[in-house]
Amino acid sequence: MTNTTIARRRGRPPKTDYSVGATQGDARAALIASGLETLTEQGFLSAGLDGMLKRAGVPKGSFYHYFASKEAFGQAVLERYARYFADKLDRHLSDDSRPPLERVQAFIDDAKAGMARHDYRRGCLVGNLGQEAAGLPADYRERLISTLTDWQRRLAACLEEARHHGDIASDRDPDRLAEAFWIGWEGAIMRARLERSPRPIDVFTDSFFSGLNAQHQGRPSS
Amino acid sequence: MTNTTIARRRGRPPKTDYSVGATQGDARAALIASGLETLTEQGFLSAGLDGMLKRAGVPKGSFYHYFASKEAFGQAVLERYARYFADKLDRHLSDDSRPPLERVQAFIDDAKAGMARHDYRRGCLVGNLGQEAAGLPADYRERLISTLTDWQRRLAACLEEARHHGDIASDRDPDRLAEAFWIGWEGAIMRARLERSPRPIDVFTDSFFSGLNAQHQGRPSS
DNA sequence: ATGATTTTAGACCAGGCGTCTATAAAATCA
DNA sequence: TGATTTTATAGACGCCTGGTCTAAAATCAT
Repeated sequence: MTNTTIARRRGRPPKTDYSVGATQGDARAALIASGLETLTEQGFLSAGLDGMLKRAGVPKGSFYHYFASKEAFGQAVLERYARYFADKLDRHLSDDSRPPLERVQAFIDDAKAGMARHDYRRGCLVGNLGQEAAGLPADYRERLISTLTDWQRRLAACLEEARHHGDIASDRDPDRLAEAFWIGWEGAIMRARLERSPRPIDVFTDSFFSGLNAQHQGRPSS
Repeated sequence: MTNTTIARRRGRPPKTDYSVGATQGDARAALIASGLETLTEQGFLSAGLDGMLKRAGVPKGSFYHYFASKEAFGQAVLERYARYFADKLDRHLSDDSRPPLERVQAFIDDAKAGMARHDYRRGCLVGNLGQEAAGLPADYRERLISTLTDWQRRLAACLEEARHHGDIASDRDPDRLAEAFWIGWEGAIMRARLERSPRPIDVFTDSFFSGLNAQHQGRPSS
C-alpha cells in the first residue's frame, strides 16, 4: 500500500490548503481577497491586474505562479464568492428559531448592511459578471447560471417551508417564486449601487413579499 | 427653401461610405447608431472606439471632430437611447384602444421580440451603464437615474389608469409599483441575456402582474 | 493664390496582459 | 555540510490595444 501519511518529495513543499482562506503570508488568498473587492466594484473586463496586485501586495511574478491567466483568476474569485454567498444564505435560511419569511428578511437585512458598509460601491459579483457575459469566456456563463440556480434552490426550500407555515398562497410555486426573487434581486442591487441608497432593495423586497399571498393569475389577456 | 438636391458644403468632403447609419452622409449619426449597438452589447468601459468606428465606417481621425471624447460620445448615445426607449414606451402605454395592463404587456412583448431578434446579445443600455456607474464620470449617474425615473413616471400613469379600471388593488401605489417594475426589469434583462432566453422576462413579468391585485402587507415582522 | 472650413491620416503615449530571467527559500540527497 | 530540486518572490520587458491630439488633406469662398 502507498504511504499516505507523508509521501516525501524532493524540493520545497507547496503552501498547500488554499481552500481555507489562509490569512497572512498566503499570496494566493490575498489575491483572491483583493479580487473579490475589485471585481465586485468594477467587474472583470475593465479591472486591471496591476491594481489588484498592488491591493494584495503581491508582485506580478507570483500571480502567474498561482493562476494561469486573468480569466482563470476570475473563475477562482467567482468560485469563492459563490461559496461565500451560499454560506451566508444557508446561515439565515436554515435558522429554525425563526419563521421562514423572517429568515428571508434576515438575509436581506444582512446584505443591505453589507452594501451600506461599503458605501454602495460593491455590487453582486454574479450580477457584475452576468452583465459582461458577452465578453467573457464561455464557461463563465454556465458557472454564473449554475450559481444562481443554486441560490434559487436554497431559497425555494425556505419558501416551501413558508408555504406550509401558511405565509404563501398554496397555489404558488416556491421554485418559481425563488426564481423571480433572484431575477429581481440582481436588478435591485444594481439600482441600489446606482442610487447609492438601500431604497431599491426595500422597494423590491416589499413588492416580493406582497406578491407571496396573491392569487396567481396569468398575464393580461391579449 | 434650402437646396436639398446637392447642397455643396465647404471643406473636405466626407468619405460617405457609412455602413450603419441609415441616413447616409452623416458620420455623426452613423457613429451613434454604431455606439448603440456596441454599448448595448458590451457596455461602455470595455468597448473600444476602434470597433465602433469600423462598424460605422468612419475613420479614426474623424472621431474627435464629432465628439469631444469617448465620454461625451457615450453620453450622446445614452441620450439617444433614452429618447428611443421613452418613445417606444409611450407608443404602447398611451394606446387607448386597449385596457391599461394589456398595453404594459404589449410593451413587454415588443421588448422581448427585440431581444430575441438580436439573439439576446444586446441588453438595456441603462442597465449596462448602471452596473459600470462606479467607473463612469459623475454626470452619467444622474442621467441614468433621471432616465429611470422618467420611465417610471410614464409607467405609473398607465398603472394609475389600470387602478381606476379595477385591475389593481386600490391600496397599491402606482408610482411605487412602477418603481418596482423597473428595478426588476433590469434584473430580468440581465438574466435573459445571461441565459439567452426569454424565460427570465416571463418569470419576472408574471410575478409583477400577480402582485398587482394583492393586498399590500409589510415585510415579515422582525 | 490665399485663406477659411471641414474632414482625415497617422503618430503618440499611457496602460494592460503575459513572459522571461534572476533570486531567495525550503526541503531532500549524497 | 554542500549539492540538488522544487517552490515562491521579484520586477523588468515586450507586444498590443486604446484614447487622444496634431498636422495635413481636400474643398469652397474671395
